[in-house]
Amino acid sequence: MNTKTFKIGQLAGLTGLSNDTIRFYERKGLIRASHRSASGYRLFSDADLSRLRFIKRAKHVGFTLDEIGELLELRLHPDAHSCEEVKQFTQKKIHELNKKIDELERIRTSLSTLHTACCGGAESAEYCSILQSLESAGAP
Amino acid sequence: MNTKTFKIGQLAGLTGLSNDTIRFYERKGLIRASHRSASGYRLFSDADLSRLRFIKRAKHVGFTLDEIGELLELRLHPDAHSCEEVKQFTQKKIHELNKKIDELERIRTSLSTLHTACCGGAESAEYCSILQSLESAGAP
DNA sequence: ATAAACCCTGGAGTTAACTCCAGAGTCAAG
DNA sequence: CTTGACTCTGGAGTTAACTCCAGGGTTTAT
Repeated sequence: MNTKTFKIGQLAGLTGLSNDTIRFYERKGLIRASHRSASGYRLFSDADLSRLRFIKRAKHVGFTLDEIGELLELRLHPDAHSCEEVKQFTQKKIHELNKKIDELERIRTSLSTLHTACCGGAESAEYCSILQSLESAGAP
Repeated sequence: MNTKTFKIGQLAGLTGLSNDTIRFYERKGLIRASHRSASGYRLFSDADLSRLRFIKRAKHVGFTLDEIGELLELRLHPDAHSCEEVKQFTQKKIHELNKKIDELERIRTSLSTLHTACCGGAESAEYCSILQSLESAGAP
């Protein structure tokens, strides 16, 4: 099946993180190497690879490592109590994500306005900074 | 017209930033107080307010202060040379924004899967972590 | 006219997230 | 069996982005 193992350097190559960063994430508890070789080398699995890629994506969009840790810890035990907690937590996070997406879209709209409306037609001096674009898009 | 002026503390109240943070942004060149009062107090305008709100939004979605500085400096001079540069720059940034939006949507999809598919029906143990959700959504 | 609540500057301190290093062991190729 | 490219640990150093003084003026409300 799909059960490769990687040493730390290979994983670094695949993720674009450094060996040190991976070890740092391990210390923070975000990952832990599935196994160690006889000589003490960390050995990682595909699951660790996905995990690191997830961390990278989440960091890129502004989550802190602590927040990412919370997301990664999410695991439903099929017991009604913790299940309800997890549902509330995910609901809250989904709400935050929607807000972030809105913010990005607002910025994108401003940039698009700038991109298309400037230096093009007759009105080339009209929307000439991102802030003016934002205002024209109606900032709250 | 719309030409209020604010002292630093008022602006802090309106933006949710601290006085220190605003002064810090000034040192970094992200804003500068429109004027100073006779006694040296910073006096800000509505434009400064929008600017700070923009900074806050952009920071929340993972831009560094340096990147935000670049965005805020964008200004089209109606001269063909710089105009072309700005168009290229905005194009690049729009591309980055799209990537970020995708990343957020991927994470949101995973969380939604977790939220709706778990502890609900017969399959309550099937998608029980965000990583499994991600995998089921087909990570690249 | 005086206290309470502001504001100023310059610089030191803090936190998150790396990044680098020394000193030492391991492994693969020739 | 040695050389070069890995890996390990523990700890120190760095950068970005604040945050917090101290010591001193200013404004406002009573």
